[in-house]
Amino acid sequence: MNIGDVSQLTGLPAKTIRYYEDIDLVVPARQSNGYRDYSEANAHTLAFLGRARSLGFSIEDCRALLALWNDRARSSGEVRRIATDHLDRIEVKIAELAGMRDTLRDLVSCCHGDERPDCPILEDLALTGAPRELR
Amino acid sequence: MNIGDVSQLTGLPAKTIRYYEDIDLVVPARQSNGYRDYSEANAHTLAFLGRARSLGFSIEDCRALLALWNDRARSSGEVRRIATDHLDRIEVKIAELAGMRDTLRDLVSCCHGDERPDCPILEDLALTGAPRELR
DNA sequence: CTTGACCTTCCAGCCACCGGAACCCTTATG
DNA sequence: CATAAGGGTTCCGGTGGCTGGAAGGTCAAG
Repeated sequence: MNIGDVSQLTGLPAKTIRYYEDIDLVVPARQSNGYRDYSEANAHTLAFLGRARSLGFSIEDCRALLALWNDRARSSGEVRRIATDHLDRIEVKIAELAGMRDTLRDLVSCCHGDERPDCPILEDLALTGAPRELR
Repeated sequence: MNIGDVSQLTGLPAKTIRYYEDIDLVVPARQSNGYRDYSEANAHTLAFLGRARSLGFSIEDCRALLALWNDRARSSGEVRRIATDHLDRIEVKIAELAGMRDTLRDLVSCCHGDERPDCPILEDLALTGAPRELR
């Protein structure tokens, strides 16, 4: 399979697939003309990567998951640990963003948002969190 | 004020403050020995930046917000628009992450996570989203 | 024979910094 | 006065995960 075919098949951009070769994630054979030649197994691996990446796993997580996937003697516990660690990080991230969202919502709801220059959003940015010496 | 003082005052790392000079956000005067010399106004601006960045505004948003902050004839509507746009982006991001979290939670809860090799997480990564041709 | 759609490599850039090397300036102490 | 500690300076390179683009090779159709 050429890179275009496997790109079509997996939904991953060709650029991304080449990048995955660069970092030794999925290294295809080569045809006599120098074109990359992807096997079905390669395509499978790329689909796996696409799915894992879409769940937010880092490339290094993906590398570990791939290794476990190819290891018949793996323990599911190890997979689970990677997933729960990732889940924890996601939850932290969500909490951070939710904090920003709440603050921003407050600020936006306080701001009339018309032609006048007075603006609670800018006032908050200028004063909240600034040390006493600067107020 | 030296960079260390203003770093202390604003909580921003000196590296970050130098970076903000590099990209023309806050350009301090210089002392005769070449050291950066921050005014109170500079410190104020940096505190503003720190707060805006902590709310997730991009550097370019910050640049725009700073310009509005310094513009007595600004309309609060413009500020509000930047903030609501940013809020929208945050909400999209949260929704994406919440989707990942839900999927991951499902997967993790399905996986017994012991010494045995069979693992619903890997099975899902291998098959979900893979095109029919690859199953 | 040409066109156009592929494919190749390589280089640069994105964002918002951070780490570190190599060197200069200031102040305190022996 | 020498030195050491603790500032400061510039510059270079790296992070993650790609993406865009240039310059060129290959292949099937008309």
